[in-house]
Amino acid sequence: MCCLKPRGVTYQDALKMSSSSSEVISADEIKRENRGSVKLSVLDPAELPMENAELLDCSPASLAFSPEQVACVCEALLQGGNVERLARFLWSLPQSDLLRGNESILKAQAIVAFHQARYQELYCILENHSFSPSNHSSLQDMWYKARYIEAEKARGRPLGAVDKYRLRRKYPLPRTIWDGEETVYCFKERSRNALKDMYKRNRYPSPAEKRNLAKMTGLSLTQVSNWFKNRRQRDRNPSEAQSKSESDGNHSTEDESSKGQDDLSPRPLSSGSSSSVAHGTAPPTVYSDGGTTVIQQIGDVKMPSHATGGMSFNGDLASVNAHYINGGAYVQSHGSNALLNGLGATSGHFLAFDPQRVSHHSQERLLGGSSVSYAPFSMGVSETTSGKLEAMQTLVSNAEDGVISSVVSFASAPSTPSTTSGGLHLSSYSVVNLPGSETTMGLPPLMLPPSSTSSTHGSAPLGNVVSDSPQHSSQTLLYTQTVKQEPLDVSGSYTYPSEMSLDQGSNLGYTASLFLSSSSTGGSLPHTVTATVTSGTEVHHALNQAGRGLQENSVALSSDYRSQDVGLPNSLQVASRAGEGPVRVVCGDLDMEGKELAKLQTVQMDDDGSDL
DNA sequence: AACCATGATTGGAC
DNA sequence: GTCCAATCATGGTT
Repeated sequence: MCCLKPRGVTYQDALKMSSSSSEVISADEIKRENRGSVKLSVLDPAELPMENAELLDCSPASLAFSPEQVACVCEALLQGGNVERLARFLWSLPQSDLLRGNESILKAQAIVAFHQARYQELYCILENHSFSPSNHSSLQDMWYKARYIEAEKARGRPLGAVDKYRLRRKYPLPRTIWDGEETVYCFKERSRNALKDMYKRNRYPSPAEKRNLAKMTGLSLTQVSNWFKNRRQRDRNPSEAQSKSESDGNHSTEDESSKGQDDLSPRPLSSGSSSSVAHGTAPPTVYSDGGTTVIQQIGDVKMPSHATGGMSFNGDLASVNAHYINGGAYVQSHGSNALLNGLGATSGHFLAFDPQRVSHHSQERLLGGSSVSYAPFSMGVSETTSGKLEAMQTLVSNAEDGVISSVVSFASAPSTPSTTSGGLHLSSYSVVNLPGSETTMGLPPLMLPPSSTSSTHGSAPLGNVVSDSPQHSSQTLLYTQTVKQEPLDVSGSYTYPSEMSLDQGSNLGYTASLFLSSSSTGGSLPHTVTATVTSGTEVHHALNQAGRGLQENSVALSSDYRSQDVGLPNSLQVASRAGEGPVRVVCGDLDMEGKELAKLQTVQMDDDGSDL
């Protein structure tokens, strides 16, 4: 009925909305702060004062983000939880991007619409585009939530459970965000039928049968066991079991308590009146697998980040401080093309960084051409005003544990512009030390408190190949036991612009997007990609999955933290649960002049982590 | 609010 | 470890 009007808001509108701009600083300002070395490019026009002609000239289209990149940015911003920035980013996109129907963009649009109370637009988006199952849960919740809010507004009082129930009946989920399967008490109709069928044939299935059933239904073994147990019981004493719509009965064998260990935790009923907005509220699945602890994000549920020490995966989009200084990096590989990209935003500015145009060789020079300028990871520079920031990507491998990962280190360098040329020349990286901190190397423990994660940082040629320290082993199960060491290509670096201002008191935001393409991973994407962002001695963790939930082959990470609490983000570590193919993370040169310099630089590692 | 339906848990027996 | 009875907890419905 309604049509999607992705661009239904004008730039002026956007400006209005976003320009509570005590935070907005002008492009000129930024230029000055960069000593003119970096031409500011603004990805988000809404971020800038209108009078800045550059703003409007800077057609986002000129940024020529690939759909993948746009989607990944959306994901990153979604995960960062900053709806305002997401909204601004969407507004900055050319219509062609928005109309492409990319799911991440659509989801982002939906979330923005929801948070801006444009419910009709939200409904339109949800009704008219099919979403992947991984997004269903959150979108369903959003659907209902919007209905509730509208009804509450209309009647001027909070809704009761029954009211919500009626609304759910009145506004059934569109099939675009629902698989059509009735779900009652977390059990899908399909699962129930399978259980019933089996029950008819055999009230006491063998463990193997139960296992099989669990597999078929997607339920845990315990749930299957409980189901049979209850069924038998309720069949047995219909009187006691007052209800027995279908007469369930006893159960066969129950595995112990059903909590926890199920590999597949039943998802909350989508129609559940008590369900909360899913994005952000659902915890990651944590399961143990033969001694390996895996924290897995199902779908694109946002991870509660603070629990693990910093990464802001808080999905509560509404609650996120919108004033981060934000930076990010992309590592993208397209065949032989690799990019290291970054997004930076200071004080609410969303600065675009086009990796293909930015080179570490010329970080001090202006970007040529149309667009983009860049202040990647500009945050925190204030802490090291004299130094340059340098991004390094190094390799980290843990042969013992079969772990291999790449590390992209962003560290403050003493001063010299880096002239590194990437992975094959890691030795040319400057050794960098953050004041009062060490650059992290190796794989920081997944759940380790930040303070315990610092490690050494060296400039040895390929010297950043290290192993997990033993004391971390208990904390790095994901890495150490589920990550398979595979050949890994890593390379690339760039230098930070030297002097970006930073409000020390403001929140820092960090957004990193990692692209893994199948071509860069040997044809298959790793199931799980883990990334750790290190800032000073703080370690911020982010987990994500590639190939599921997010863009098909991208991962997006973000975090936010207080600048006074945490130093510069100086490393981004990427580990992949490979197994399906070599994990090959590549990033290319960055040409601040805007030259296409995405030449591939790779480092091949053999199994023991040594340079090939 | 009351009732129904059903998955999960507990404690005991084997 | 499996089974059972009893019970709890909670979502769904009237």
